[in-house]
Amino acid sequence: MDRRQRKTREAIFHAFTKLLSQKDFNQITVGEIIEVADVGRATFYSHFETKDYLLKAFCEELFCHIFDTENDDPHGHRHIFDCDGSDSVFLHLFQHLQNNDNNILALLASQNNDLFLNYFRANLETLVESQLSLFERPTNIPEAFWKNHIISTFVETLKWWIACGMKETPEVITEYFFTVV
Amino acid sequence: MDRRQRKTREAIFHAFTKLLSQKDFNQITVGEIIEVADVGRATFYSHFETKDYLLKAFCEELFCHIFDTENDDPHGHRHIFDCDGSDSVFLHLFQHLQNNDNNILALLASQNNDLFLNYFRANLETLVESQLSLFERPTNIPEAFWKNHIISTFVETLKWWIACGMKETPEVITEYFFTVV
DNA sequence: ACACTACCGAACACTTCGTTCGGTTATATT
DNA sequence: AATATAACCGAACGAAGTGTTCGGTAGTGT
Repeated sequence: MDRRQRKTREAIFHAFTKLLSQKDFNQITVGEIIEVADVGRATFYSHFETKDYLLKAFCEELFCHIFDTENDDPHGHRHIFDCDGSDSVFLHLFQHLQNNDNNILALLASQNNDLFLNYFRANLETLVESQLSLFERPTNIPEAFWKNHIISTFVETLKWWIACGMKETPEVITEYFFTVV
Repeated sequence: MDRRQRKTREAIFHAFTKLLSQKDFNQITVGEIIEVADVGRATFYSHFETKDYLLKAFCEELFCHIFDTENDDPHGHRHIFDCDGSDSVFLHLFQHLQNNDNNILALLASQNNDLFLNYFRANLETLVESQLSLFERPTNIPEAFWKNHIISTFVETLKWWIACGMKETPEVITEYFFTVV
């Protein structure tokens, strides 16, 4: 990929991230993004069809990082699926999120973030499916409902944690999460 | 209140309801509302500061109906809090919602409805608080987290129900709800 | 009958969006 | 080093939506 393309794309992502930490997605205008990114208007639209597609591309890169199923992690992170015995991928996830990579917390806490939440839930789904055996499903409810409930509970737990200022440790939050599901 | 005011307000609410059944809140423009309501532009803005305030007023009337704590119900509904013994206010609520009064289901199912969901949750909070004794709180989690979890689970159960086409009866959904909390 | 006030509707300034186009500059290739 | 290519710039544009203003009209309550 052309170096200019890369630079432009990164500048836009960077500006987008910065703006997301300041205001809600819906309040951000394309004009602001290109101003902060210092990029021409036409250039922005040659990279992203609309602002929604920018969010989509942003989420894909973000979740690719967080939920990465590849093994070649250059940053020395333990892979999210590399959990030994009693360890939990959910604990890993809470720990990872606590670092607030790419201002993901701002996105989670903001209003009018349905689009983002949908992407987040879609990525969570794969994770939860692989961990379904951890949870004992009551026999009188369907599996689809059960899976949805686990995903919802994780997201709502995370939102509650953020809304309360993340005072609890990831370990405690993980305990809360497992207690209610 | 002036009859004209009442008529205008109702016309706007009615148009808003109709449009909500057709598209998401954010897709609806003021221009469409006043066209369907057959009302002048200035008139709309003399009633509602912005479209968001219209939603707010709309929600207040809607939830006042659903969560009404008054005793003088002219429609012959049993009051939502009038439950005998094993009966549940949550079952009542599911039943009530199934009737889709004022297209509340469209609002719940639509995207970008954070504003609406916030109002809905705020109203649910009072209800849940009055019913907290029904749920056995695990001792290792804080009450605030527990309450939030119950509210979230109710909302997510409702959303799942709607998303799946509401095939289950309110009784079954109520059973699902109580099973997971 | 009267004063009041809600309504109309056209026009306005303003913001944002997404596109177009001619000109400029960086990049990869030979 | 020369060249073709493709990305970038930036100004301008039309379209759509927002919220306001204002003079004129007509329904309402007393």
